[in-house]
Amino acid sequence: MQITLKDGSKKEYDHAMTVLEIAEDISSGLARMALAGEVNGEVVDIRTLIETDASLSIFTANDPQGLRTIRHSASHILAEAVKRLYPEAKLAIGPSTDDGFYYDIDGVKISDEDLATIEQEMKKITKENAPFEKFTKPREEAIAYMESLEEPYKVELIRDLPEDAVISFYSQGEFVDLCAGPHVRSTKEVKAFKLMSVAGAYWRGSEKNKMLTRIYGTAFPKASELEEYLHRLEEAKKRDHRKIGKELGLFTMMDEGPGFPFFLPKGMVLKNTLIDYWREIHTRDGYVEIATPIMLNRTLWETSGHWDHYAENMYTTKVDEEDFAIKPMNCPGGVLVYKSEPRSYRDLPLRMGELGLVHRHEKSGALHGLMRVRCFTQDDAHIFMLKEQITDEIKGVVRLIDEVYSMFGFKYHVELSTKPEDSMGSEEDWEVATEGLRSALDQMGLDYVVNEGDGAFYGPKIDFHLEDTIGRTWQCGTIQLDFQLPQRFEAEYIGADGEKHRPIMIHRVVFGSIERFIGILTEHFAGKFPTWLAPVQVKVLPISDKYFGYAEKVLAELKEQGIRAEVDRRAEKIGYKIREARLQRIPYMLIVGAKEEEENAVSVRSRAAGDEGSQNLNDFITSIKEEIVTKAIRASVIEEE
RNA sequence: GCUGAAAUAGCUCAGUCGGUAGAGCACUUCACUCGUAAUGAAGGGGUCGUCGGUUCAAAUCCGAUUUUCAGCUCCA
Repeated sequence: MQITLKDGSKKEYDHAMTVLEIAEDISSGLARMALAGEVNGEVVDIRTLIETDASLSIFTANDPQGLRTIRHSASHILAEAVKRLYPEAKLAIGPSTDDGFYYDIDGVKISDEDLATIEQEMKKITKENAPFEKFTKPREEAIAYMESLEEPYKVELIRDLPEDAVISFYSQGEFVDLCAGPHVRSTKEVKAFKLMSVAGAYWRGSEKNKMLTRIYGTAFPKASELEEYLHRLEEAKKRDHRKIGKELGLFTMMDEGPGFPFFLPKGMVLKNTLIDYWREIHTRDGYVEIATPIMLNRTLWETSGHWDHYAENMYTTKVDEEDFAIKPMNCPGGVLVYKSEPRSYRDLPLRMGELGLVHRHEKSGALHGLMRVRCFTQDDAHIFMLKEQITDEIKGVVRLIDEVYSMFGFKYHVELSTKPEDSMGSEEDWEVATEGLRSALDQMGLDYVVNEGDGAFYGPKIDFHLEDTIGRTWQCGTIQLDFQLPQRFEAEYIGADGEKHRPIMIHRVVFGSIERFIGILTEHFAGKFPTWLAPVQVKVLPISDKYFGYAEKVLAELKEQGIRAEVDRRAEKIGYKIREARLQRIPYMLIVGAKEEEENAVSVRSRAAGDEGSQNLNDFITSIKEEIVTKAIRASVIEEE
């Protein structure tokens, strides 16, 4: 047989060999490091026997597949430790994840304090150095086997496999688990691991099912890598927008309104500055702006379909015996504005923006700082257009979103979400709409993943996802194509033929929700907002109260030039004032004393570069204004504390 | 909503066996008038999330409830 390796080289063998044996043939070093293989594109255990011609890759801990193997084995060790300590535990599933592994368990009460004990038991198991061994059974025998071990979840998993499936198991010592593999050679190879947390998780991911106990852990090839990972997590926590939002006085949450953020003065500056920028680019791109009421009557929401499809999330109230709902979306109001006067095909595309405050009753457990709230401002816009304008309009929006995200230096990924189970409209409309979005993405050459069944109830969507500080992704921008609302509201335009036609509608947001976007911004910049966005751009720090007069003069000139500035008038030493201003992440400190007053100068200390020395005040104003106008991002050259 | 955990001064947190509350920072006042990450001293500030129970006595034990956190589910 002929084996083709990763690098294209070929090896010939006259008998069947395992992946490990081939690794040994290549080099003893590789054999020592080998954790998993990939035969003809399928990830396999290193003990897998190869009998015919095949392409082969061998993975070590340096490959993602190798790391996953270690973590998967770690999850089995976790399961064994749990079974030793809690023999009544029933095992569900235990896969590896992007940054660790978990095991779902039923029938036990395990809390955070128990993790240390379980971890100790795991250490013992790794010391025992039990080899992982694979064996298989036909389906019926496998079911009987798992029934004999009293593992009902495993029985259910096997029952879902096809009749003729050969079921594989892995054992390590006395412990056996249903598993497709691959695994490392023996428990000793799982060296650096840590149990992270315990949480609930639904069996098979459905809230209709029982909630199991999930133990999360992580594992790495080396202890130093584990340490580094834990350190990174600690660092990431410092960037959490909830922590920084509190420290910088951006926003706050109150018991009186769970999920309804209060914006504090500094947060409001940030929000308004983002909005100013938003208006600037939307005016440039030919949008007009409207505002529609926050509350509209039931008839409207019945027409739009929200009353039937979004009832759980709407806040409703009665006024003069009539049902009203606080808007969870801006679109119906937007359509009413469209309909408020006759429209001609010459008016299209009509791009109508609205900074709409929407309220949605999100489940209590879903709330998360500014990322997931119950009321938020969408930087919405509805574009009404002709069929032949669809692709250009979508491309225009994609470009706009990319422009904004790129300016902040965000990495994002794109998803195309298709028809969900609960939806309205015909199959054909969904087909056309989905293809419209798909072709725009394809034409622009954008990478995207398809998210089946994740569309809005009225149409498919393109979603733009941004990452927070610990790698969780949040949907921000979205473009949704909608054939339904124009029909339901009988929106029309007069065509060139003098007849009435139905326009097509796009819903789109760039920031998504301004609240969420501020959360992402805060974590991305760790509170060190670019100068144009910083709530306080300059802090004037007089050396002592003798220079308060000059400090006030500097402040007045800065304000005159539209720069957001403050003076620290406290009777404190300069080092103390600098420390405070730094903690507030203020981009520029201007230190003023006798020398500066004499020369009409300021000593500049920047967040990005530290002490920059003395400068003429006018020169400083010119350069900071330049930085603000160009929305520049100055990278920090100073070591972080 | 579900599972688990937490809630003590404006903030970060300590408070052991149930005996009536403590630190640092912040704030106020006074002194210092200062040159690039914390000057010193004094002072004010708490129904220990809320409601109920056990007890001679509850921040502490028990129950309910609210909010927050982690994860699941759901979403911008």
